[in-house]
Amino acid sequence: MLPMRLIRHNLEQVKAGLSNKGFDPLELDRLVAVDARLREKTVAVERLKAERNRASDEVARLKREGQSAQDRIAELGELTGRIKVLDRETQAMGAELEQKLIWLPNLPHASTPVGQGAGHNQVVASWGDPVEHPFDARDQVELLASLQLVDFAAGARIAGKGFPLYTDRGARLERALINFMLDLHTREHGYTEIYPPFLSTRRSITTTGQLPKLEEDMYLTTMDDLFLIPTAEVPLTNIHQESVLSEDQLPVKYAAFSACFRREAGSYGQETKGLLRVHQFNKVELVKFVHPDNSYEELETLRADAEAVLRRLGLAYRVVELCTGDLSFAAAKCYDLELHAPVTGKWLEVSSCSNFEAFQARRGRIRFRRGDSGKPEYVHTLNGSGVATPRLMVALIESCQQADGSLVLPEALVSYYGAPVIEPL
RNA sequence: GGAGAGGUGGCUGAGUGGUUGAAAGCGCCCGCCUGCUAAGCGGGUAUACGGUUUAUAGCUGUAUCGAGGGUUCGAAUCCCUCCCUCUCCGCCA
Repeated sequence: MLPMRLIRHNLEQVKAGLSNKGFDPLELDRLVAVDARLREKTVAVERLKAERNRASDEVARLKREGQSAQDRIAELGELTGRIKVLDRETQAMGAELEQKLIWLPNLPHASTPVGQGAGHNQVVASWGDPVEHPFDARDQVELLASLQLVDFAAGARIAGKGFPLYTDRGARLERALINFMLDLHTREHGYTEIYPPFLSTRRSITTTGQLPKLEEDMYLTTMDDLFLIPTAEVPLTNIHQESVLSEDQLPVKYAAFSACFRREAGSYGQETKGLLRVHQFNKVELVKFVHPDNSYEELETLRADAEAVLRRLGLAYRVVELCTGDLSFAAAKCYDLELHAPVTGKWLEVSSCSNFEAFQARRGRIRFRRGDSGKPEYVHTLNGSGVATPRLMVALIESCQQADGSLVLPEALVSYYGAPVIEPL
């Protein structure tokens, strides 16, 4: 959510920023018009209310002094009626304004490159050498099947296409990845471990910005009006919903494992092969609540924390800085980490590290107080995947496969998996 | 799911239709006093939005006692619905 005051006073800048994000700037004119009418009307109602309050005190005084207040009371009845009518009108206008505001995306940061879509994203860093197998290597689909790591048919029988069922060594490898990542972030990067609810209210999902825009991309339990979380960002960010943190506890850093649920409507073909795009997947998520003065430095360390996972596993990756047109609704700046999948032949997005500045904080009323005396201000929130497992597993198994069909695991995973090699069957 | 109790400012806690935005205490801030410390004395101490202003401060208006609605000239106070916490019961991995 952007503050109305900012829009009022810097209309042209806001228009420019939002249109870079693909938002229709004309909508802002409509918004400003509603705002102006609302304020005009509010002034009128509040004037009447002031009058009522004064007269009401007068009634109280007369009664205390034992005098008759019948005349004043009759007048007030009429005044109250007018206030009620106007109140309803301002309430309706207020709701209309709120609706419009909640649909406005965040402004991109000045450093975010301007561009219209994924084609304008910029590769800003890369690490490791992409693996080139000197033998006839198998792709993820073949490996998952031949080593019996995932039973897609069983998953589909249970829940439908896109719900992978990890079996035996695959299940163990999945758990090893999760534990490895959680330990790395909590022991070495200073994050506090959280195990959150996997369902979430409309309110909480509106804070993080997936609502109202992405309602149809999520699973909804209609009996309770709860959504299955598309990412642990939702519960983690809402831990401090409606609260005021103290300056010296910043930055607050949380890491959580969760399953994530996404309907992924409209996906098809190559995109959805194997583990590339699924409806339920596991992810370790990192969320930070930081001081607004240094949130961009915090974004860099967040990105480094996510990169550490990939480096520790020895997997080649690149860092992509998203352009304005590809930025998500709530983000001001975002880096994607993409792993190299040598056989599938693609760079696979396994992490997004974003700075939301005060956008989510405003929606969720997440604030802090500068020193003791200052007024509460909004914190900046950041989050990054650290990282999502399905594509990590794709890049990992394609990279570490041997000519004999076995997988030789990276050193960092051996103790978590309990063996250095996954042998062919 | 059923029954009961409760939800008031940073905290504890009074209040029960009208000078209550809210007593009192604690905490915190400023000042005074005092070899130091402690104590004591005086004053101050919520948030949001709007008007005024170039803007802030200031002044001023409105709203806010879990949330929403209702009764009333007037609601923290009465009524209804919902949410949350606690206790007991039921069900359950």
